[in-house]
Amino acid sequence: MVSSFSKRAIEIIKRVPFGKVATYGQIATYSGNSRGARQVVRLLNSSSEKEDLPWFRIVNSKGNISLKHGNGYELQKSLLEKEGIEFGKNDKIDFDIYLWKPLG
DNA sequence: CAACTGACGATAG
DNA sequence: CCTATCGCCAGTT
Repeated sequence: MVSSFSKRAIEIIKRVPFGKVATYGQIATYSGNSRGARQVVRLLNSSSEKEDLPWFRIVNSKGNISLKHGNGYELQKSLLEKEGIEFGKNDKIDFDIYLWKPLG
């Protein structure tokens, strides 16, 4: 086992399917470190373009976009809506429908 | 090498 | 429901 958390996290992020979202905690957990949510953030910042990651499919544990208004929030929301994802009353995503489940 | 930085998460009050 | 705080950890400064 040599794969670093980062490399695996990147692979996993790339596997999040169209029309679905994943949480930072999920990525971290599936990458082997349930406490690595912060590292996922770093990856999205440093490798989203480089590795062509679907960064907009990653949201926080509440089902909300974590970015601030005027700083990508609107962009991410529109990108997700284009994939058919709907936002609830509090701009919250319904995990029952849209949360990515690697097992099916 | 110490301090800082994050698009987080869980917990406590 | 909300704010405050702590823990986590790799990459930067």
